[in-house]
Amino acid sequence: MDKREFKNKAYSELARVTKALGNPRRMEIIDLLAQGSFSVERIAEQTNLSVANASQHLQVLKGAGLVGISKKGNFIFYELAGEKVFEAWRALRELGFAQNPEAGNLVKNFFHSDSQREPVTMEELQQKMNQEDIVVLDVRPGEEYERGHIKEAISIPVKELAGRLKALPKNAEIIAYCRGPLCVYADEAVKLLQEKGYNAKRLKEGFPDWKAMGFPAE
Amino acid sequence: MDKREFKNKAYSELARVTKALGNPRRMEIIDLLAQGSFSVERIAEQTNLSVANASQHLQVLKGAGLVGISKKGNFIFYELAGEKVFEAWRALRELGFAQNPEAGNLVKNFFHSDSQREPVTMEELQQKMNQEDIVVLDVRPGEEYERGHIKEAISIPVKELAGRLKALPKNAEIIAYCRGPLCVYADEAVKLLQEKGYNAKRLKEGFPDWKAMGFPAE
DNA sequence: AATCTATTCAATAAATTTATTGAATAGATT
DNA sequence: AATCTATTCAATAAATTTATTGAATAGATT
Repeated sequence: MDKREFKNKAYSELARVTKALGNPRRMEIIDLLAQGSFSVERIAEQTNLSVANASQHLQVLKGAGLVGISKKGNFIFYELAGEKVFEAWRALRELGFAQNPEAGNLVKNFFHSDSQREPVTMEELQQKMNQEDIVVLDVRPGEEYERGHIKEAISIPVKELAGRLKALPKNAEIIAYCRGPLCVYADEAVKLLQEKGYNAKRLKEGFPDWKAMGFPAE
Repeated sequence: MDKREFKNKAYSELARVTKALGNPRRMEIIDLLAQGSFSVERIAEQTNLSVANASQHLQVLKGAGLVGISKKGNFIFYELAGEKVFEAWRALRELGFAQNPEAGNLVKNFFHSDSQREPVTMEELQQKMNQEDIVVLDVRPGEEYERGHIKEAISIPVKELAGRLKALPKNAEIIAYCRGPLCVYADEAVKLLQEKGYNAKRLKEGFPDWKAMGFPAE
């Protein structure tokens, strides 16, 4: 093998893994799997893909060594192959926001963040938790909360929020969070809470980011 | 814009940047540009691409915001759009080596690293520099050395090494380095030096990695 | 003004990726 | 043993990516 053949093969092998990440559907799947393991059917449902199509994308991710499987009864659960996978997704997400302003604008506009709706950063939340009387609210589906959540957060899935408002105090500040910066649950929750007269804001990032940064989790 | 449309657009925008990175030729170009800026012709020559093909790949990288240009006389020089780009390439390289064992084996086998040829890590080199009497040898082309190099390293481009052996001491240990873990210059240099009876090893990573890790550079 | 030179553009064919459809499979459950 | 269920497979058409070729361009230099 000569030098050129070696380089072609080496860069091709490295690109294989990156190529597997470089697809919008697969990025969304990786982002979802950062919450924990999911069956093919749930992955398809959450990402609005057909089951066959989701399965095909999962094969690509598995072939690239980015996800692994575990079997429970009749179901196959897919999960990230390691922390490095989420870290790489996070790095690419941040690179994308940094180099491609359209990505950031899209998020800003969709979340119509006026001065009332500006999100709180992880550092700011950490400070508030130490200094003020706040409520940290996890609005993800209950099973995701149970797999891990921000320390002292309470769980009210966004779908149940309208019916469980009485559990929340009117006088304290409420910080809602969900899966990540592209997840809309927290934004929806804040909208509802503000309409009902609560003092609420959302965390910009999600639980996997919080955990990856080493902030206190349970 | 509904939730699904937003997600499709957001993940697509983020994937655009990753897609631009997820190609073997473009990864090689990014790796090269980590040494500094190069003209299209030099990039084509270094990567064994035709000039038109190299230009096309550079357009893709530029379109994704990963590289920028500066003009000098008749030439256009391409350069990385920021430190984040090299950091992302580094993260993807390490993810590739971690998740795809073939990539690592390829490098190991090509550099036929027997016990005599095991590379030195950056941390080991840093320690050796403090404790022992060693020579750090930069074997990249001279202009790349001049743009920046490991502190106290001397420059002998690998092409000139055979004719300049007398500049090196027979009694001290020599650590050669080059562009990165996929660059063969340092391996070639170590081979030659060992054949001529010198005590030589190569650094596993290259100068951009050394700099990114915050080790002393000039 | 004419020429040169580095780079990009445009057209094309081949290769690869993607989503869809319907069938196949493997492993429970009845 | 038959049935059910979650998932994968195989075939296909459409879309995208890639490398190649030769021409075009823009900005020096003569």
